[in-house]
Amino acid sequence: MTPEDPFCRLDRRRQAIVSAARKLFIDKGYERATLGDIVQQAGGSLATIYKLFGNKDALLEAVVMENVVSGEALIQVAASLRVLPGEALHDLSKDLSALFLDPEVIALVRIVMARSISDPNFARRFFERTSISTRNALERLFEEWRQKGVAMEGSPPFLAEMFMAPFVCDLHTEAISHGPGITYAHGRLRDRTDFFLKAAGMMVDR
Amino acid sequence: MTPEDPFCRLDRRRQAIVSAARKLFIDKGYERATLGDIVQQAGGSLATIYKLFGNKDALLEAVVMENVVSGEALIQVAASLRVLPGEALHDLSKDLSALFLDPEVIALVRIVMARSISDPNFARRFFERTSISTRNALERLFEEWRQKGVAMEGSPPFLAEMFMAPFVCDLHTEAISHGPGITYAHGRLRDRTDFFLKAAGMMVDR
DNA sequence: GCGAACGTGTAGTAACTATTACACCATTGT
DNA sequence: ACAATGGTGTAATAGTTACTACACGTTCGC
Repeated sequence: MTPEDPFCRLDRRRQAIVSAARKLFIDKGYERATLGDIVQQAGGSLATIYKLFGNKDALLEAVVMENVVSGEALIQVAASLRVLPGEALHDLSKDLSALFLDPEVIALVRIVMARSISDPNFARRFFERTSISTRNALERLFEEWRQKGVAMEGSPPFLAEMFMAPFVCDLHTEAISHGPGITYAHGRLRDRTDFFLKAAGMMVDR
Repeated sequence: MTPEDPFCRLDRRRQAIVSAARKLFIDKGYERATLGDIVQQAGGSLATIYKLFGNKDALLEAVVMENVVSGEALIQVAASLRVLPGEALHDLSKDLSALFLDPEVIALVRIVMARSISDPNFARRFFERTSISTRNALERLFEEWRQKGVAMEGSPPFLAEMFMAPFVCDLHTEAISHGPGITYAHGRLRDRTDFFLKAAGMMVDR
């Protein structure tokens, strides 16, 4: 029974610890989740945690940064599949909404915002790798379209901001009000995107 | 030296305690701010806190609910002062932005979101008295305008949501990234409102 | 099989915190 | 001035937690 890779044992342990820590941080918050809880859930030993991470803060850092997801990839995909900006944005809004409203993402945002009080830089790093990175990708997409001759009113940064605002707003609402506050009316995302397209002067047909 | 009212002494103490607690909760977060810190800052005695509030949770409740501010009043004022919806919304966006980006409000949101992990109902109550109450007032305003014959595309709830999204988004951004991330470009609020007016089909002139 | 590296389990420490109990002062109504 | 009410200061309790130290069992290369 040879291990799959040289880091097998230690790596599996690391995985189990991070996974248990994520679950407990999400359920109870950073401060109320104790290392004892984490050890109990992950199996293994407290000493291993200290050998791998050094302290509780670093464990949180590992948990959060390992689960950072940016919308950058989604934007590139949506842009390459669809030729018409309008259809690309409709697709994108579905994907972005699913990404931002994922319960695990929302729970992470709660934790990071709580932690931001005593560690602002940590929160800023998280925000830059998620929300800001997504917005920048969107900005580049609008710039690209503009150079291809697509008509639009407003600068790419402004448009990127306006397009993303409703999704960030949803995320914030879910995070603070602990859903199920958001009703998934079927045409909701479509209405939003149409609203955006009209204001941006990008509405083609219909 | 007769006191101003029968609750003078006790009430001044209450005021001092709530004020000190607010400052410390904002600076260090709920869990890391100790009752010892609060007593030291407020003066007085630990016993008084327990006589007045019973426990730490109730003290937080008092601090937060005493500082709840809804945008409802702003909306009524903006609506009554200006006849043209466009101008009313421009004014309103300035007021709403100032309200939502007040550093103390942002700090409170951080605390409430942190607490929402272990006490979801508390956070929901806060959110209903601030953001939802504001959105409802805006909804009523749009409904009123519609009945007066103002042209608009989209239902009042949808429009209220779209109008508020950028402000909630700003609040969220500031809360998690600990500003000064938001650059106050001078025409920013105006551009946003114009963007909204155009999409809603409420743009009159220009 | 063997020894060495490595993870595990346990126990312990030191610090901290919400909460309670109680003996002093100060203010107040009379 | 006087007692009574009520806030103050202090000390103690009981529980919790991050973190450390160490002896034991398990795994792995050879």
